[in-house]
Amino acid sequence: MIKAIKKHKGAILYGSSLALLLLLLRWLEFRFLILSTSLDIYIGIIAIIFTGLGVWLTLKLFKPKAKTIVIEKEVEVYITPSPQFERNQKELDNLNLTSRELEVLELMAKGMSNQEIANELFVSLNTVKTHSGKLFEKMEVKRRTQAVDKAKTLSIIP
Amino acid sequence: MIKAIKKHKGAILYGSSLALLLLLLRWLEFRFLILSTSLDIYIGIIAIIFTGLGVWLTLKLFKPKAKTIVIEKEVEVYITPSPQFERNQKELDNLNLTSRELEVLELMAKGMSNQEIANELFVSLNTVKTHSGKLFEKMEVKRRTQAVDKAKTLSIIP
DNA sequence: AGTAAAATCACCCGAAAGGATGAGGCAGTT
DNA sequence: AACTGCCTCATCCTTTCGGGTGATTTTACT
Repeated sequence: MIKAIKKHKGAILYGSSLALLLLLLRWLEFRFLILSTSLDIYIGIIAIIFTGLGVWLTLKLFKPKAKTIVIEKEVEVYITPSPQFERNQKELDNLNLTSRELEVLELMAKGMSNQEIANELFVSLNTVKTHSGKLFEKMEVKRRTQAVDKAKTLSIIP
Repeated sequence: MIKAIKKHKGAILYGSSLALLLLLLRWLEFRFLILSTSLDIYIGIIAIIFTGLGVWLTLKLFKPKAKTIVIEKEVEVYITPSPQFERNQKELDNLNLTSRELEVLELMAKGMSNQEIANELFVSLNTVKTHSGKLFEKMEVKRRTQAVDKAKTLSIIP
């Protein structure tokens, strides 16, 4: 139903606006007869109105989605000049990660899956999940991608 | 010289067409008086002509200008004064990513979920999935974490 | 005017990830 | 011995991801 309306939006728009303008025209004609306004002015008004109609219709019908959305967003960016990586030990200490959690984090940062990390560390998948879970808690993040991003900005990992 | 004409194409176009129409108007008025054509028909003709003028003008003048560019501004707040990120354009070109895919990649790198990216870009979750899928193909990776890692290594994203 | 690429959205399905919880083992401390 | 922190593993459940496919619409270019 809504789709049908959308599909024929153009026709509906044009039809209704035309009807509205015809009414306006009649009213103007009436005014014209009553007040005996000069023909020139009447014609002028008609011309302006219909020029406007043309412009409006064209804009509405031919460029319906000509919206330009400009998004301005403030982003906090922590960038550390690092030709050579230098681990930020203080931040690392603050997080209070265990050695195993840090290992998991580093492997995560390489894009490895939990299963791959498990194989790498010779532990079960469940163990990796446990580590990653605690890791996320300590780092106050919800996903591994967030953890990696945060760890990099804090210079905990290269 | 030609440049000047191009620059003021709008004004010239509008002016000349207006003048032409006024002439036409006068001629029609003349005909109207001579032949005693009904006022309704006269008005109708005027209306049609000027609607056409509006449509034509809009198409001529605003269509080329309708080449709107969606700009996404990022005001970066640097907490740590640091050297600016320098994008490796060559690597980026090699990957042949579309603008949308790059946007998705950048938001991924911030640790956002597909759903969050969808909200950010005002598109559906499915669309983000499509973009990310193609992104992984082009980057020859299997996971978002790998994509982010590779992109950072290649200096495609900060 | 017709084509090609890009962007959008949808549906299905399986895999991966993540949350919650419990539990056993092991080393160091008190 | 009791306590604590860490590592290990498990089960259950939900959410998120990713692959595959197909469709429509925009946009760009010719």
